[in-house]
Amino acid sequence: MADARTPRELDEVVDGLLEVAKRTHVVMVSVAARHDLTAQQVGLLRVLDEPVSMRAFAEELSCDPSNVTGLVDRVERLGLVDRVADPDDRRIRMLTLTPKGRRLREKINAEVARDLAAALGLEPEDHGRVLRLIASLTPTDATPPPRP
Amino acid sequence: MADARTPRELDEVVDGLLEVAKRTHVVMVSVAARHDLTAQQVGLLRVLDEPVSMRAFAEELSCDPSNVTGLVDRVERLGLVDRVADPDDRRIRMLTLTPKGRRLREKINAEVARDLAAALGLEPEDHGRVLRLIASLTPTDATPPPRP
DNA sequence: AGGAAAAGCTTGACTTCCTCAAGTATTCGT
DNA sequence: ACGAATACTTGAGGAAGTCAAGCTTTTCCT
Repeated sequence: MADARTPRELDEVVDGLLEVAKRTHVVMVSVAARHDLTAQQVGLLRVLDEPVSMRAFAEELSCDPSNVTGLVDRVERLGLVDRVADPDDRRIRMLTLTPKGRRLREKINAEVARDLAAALGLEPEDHGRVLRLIASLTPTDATPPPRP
Repeated sequence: MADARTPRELDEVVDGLLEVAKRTHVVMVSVAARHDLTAQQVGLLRVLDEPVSMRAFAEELSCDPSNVTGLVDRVERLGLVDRVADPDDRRIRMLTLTPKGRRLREKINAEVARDLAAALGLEPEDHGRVLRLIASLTPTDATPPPRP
C-alpha cells in the first residue's frame, strides 16, 4: 500500500537484529575460548541435554552431515562426547555427553547466560518483555522459509 | 535476593536469543549463496555504505587484521570492492565499493530485510516493539574504538 | 523372500575463515 | 633524527564448511 514508513523501519530492525546476533556470536566465541573450545563445539554441548543422532544435529545446524563427523571427532577426542550405537538401528550413532562433558556443559551454560546478559545489558526486569517478544517472533514451527 | 525465578527466566531468554541469532545466520548464508558469496562477504558489503579502513573493519568483526586481507582479496577479485590508498596516510587502504559492488549491496540489503522478516515472522506492527527493545538492550554506547 | 532404493555415517579433496608470528612500509613522538 | 607504534601483508596451520563417492544397515516393493 505504498507505505514508505515500513521499509525504513524494517531496515532499522534488521540492523538491530544483526547487532544482537553479532554480540551473541562474540560471547559464544569468548566463552568457548575460555575452555579451549570453539563456538560450534559449545553449540554441540548445548544441544546435548539429551542424546541426539548425528543426522539430527546436522539438521539443527543446517549443514552437511560430513561436517558433523569432523566436529564430533574433535569433541570426542576431548572426552566430552561419545558416539553410542542405537540398538534398534545400527546405522545410527547417538551423540551422548560423558560425565566430564555434562559437567562442562553446566558450567558453560551458566557462563553464556551471564556473559550474554552483560553483553546486551539485559536486566532482570527486561526478561518478561524479551520473552514475550521472542515468543511472538519465532513462528514456533521451525519452518525455514524460502524453499523454492 | 536468592530469587530462584530470575536464573530460570534468564535461561529461556538465552535460548530465545540464540535461536534468533541462529535464524539470522541461516538467512545471511542463504542470501549470500544466492549471489555466490559467503556470509562474511555480505557482511563486508553491508558495512561499506561509506569507505572503511581495513583496520576498522577488522575491529568491527573482532578479528585479526590478517583475516581481513584474505577476505578483501576474494571480494576484490570479484570486482565488488577496491582498496583505495588514503592520500593523508599511505599505510591505510580504504575499502570502497565499486559501482557493481554498490548495486549488489542494495539488492542484497533488500533481500536480507525481506528474508529475515520472513524467517522471524516479523510483522510491521512488531517493528516499534522490537526497536524499543533493541534500543534498551544494547547499551547504546557500542564503544568499539577509543579514537585517538 | 530377495533385490533395489534409501538412510545414516565416513572419507577425501577442496575452499573459506580464522589465528598467530614475522616482515615491510609508513607515520608519530620526543 | 631515530625508536616506537600503526597499517597492512605473508605464510603456516587448524577449524568449519561443501560436494562426491563409498560403506553398512534398514526399508520398501513385488
